[in-house]
Amino acid sequence: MPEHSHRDQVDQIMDRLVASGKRRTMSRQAVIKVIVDYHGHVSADDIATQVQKDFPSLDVSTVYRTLETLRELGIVDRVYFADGSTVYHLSDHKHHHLCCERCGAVQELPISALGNLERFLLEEYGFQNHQQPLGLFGLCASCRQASS
Amino acid sequence: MPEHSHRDQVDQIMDRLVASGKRRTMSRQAVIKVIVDYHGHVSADDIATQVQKDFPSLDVSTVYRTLETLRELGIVDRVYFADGSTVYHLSDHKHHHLCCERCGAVQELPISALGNLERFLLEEYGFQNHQQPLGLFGLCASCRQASS
DNA sequence: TAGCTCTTGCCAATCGATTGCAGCAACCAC
DNA sequence: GTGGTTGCTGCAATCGATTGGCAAGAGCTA
Repeated sequence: MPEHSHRDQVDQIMDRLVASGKRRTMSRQAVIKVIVDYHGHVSADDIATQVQKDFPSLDVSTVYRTLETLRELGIVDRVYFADGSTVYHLSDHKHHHLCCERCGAVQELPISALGNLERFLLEEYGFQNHQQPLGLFGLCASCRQASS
Repeated sequence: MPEHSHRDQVDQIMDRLVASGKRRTMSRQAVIKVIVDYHGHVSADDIATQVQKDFPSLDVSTVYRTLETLRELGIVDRVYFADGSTVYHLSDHKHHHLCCERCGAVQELPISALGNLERFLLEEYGFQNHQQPLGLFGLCASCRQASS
């Protein structure tokens, strides 16, 4: 994905912040840029490390506060993985994660892919599952072949 | 479930500990009793609070160390829920959890119930999912009816 | 520009979880 | 039993992740 479209996306998000009464700051811009650039999922610490290459004085607490603001506005989601780690990603890029325990690769899975699961839970258990991103752990295709 | 069968189960687990070279102690007995009594899932803090009613001096660190021992022996599983909390339960009672965000009720779901999901991931993505207990969040049947 | 208020950097506090250590207790051998 | 070895435990310190307080600084409006 070309760089300028990322920039556009960052600007769009900044505009949404401003529209909701927040201020346009360098710190927020930098944090959002990292989230957009990674495209997938990042930890708060990943963001801090990355941002501090350009803004060494930017504190982790600012990262957390920005993430909280973005979460309140529904711009990013926080996901707790099944291995205990916590990651963030853009809400409009909602997806499940297939995490390989051996090589660490993370494959994305569209939320819609588990539509059958939603229906099953609703019909059999009356349970309306939230479309919350899941972090599923196991063996990816290549590691599975390599181990067999 | 009658109390004496819980006692039996606690004794069985203690026997397994002893058989693997561990010592038979009151602390471990008490921690195991809580896990068995709850039948479902408990947090480390739940266990500590419960155990300390009988053994006020028993420390959380002992709870964690006991849980770690039980985990090494494959007697209990640790599960990270999608809301970030961590719970433990007996391995022979492995199951998914349907957690209601409104009333807090937790419904159990047999691991086998998601067999289709496993197959789907394997066939479509080549991903071999571990049968890891999931904590799914949403609305339970009664809260869903009440809100409609 | 003045001035209000939100943000931020810095730092301490918190929270869940873990670890080092010294004393105690379980188990084994006699 | 009794003594000795070694594992367990309580306590306090620690660690990583996250949050809160506060004063200085920066963004926005008039």
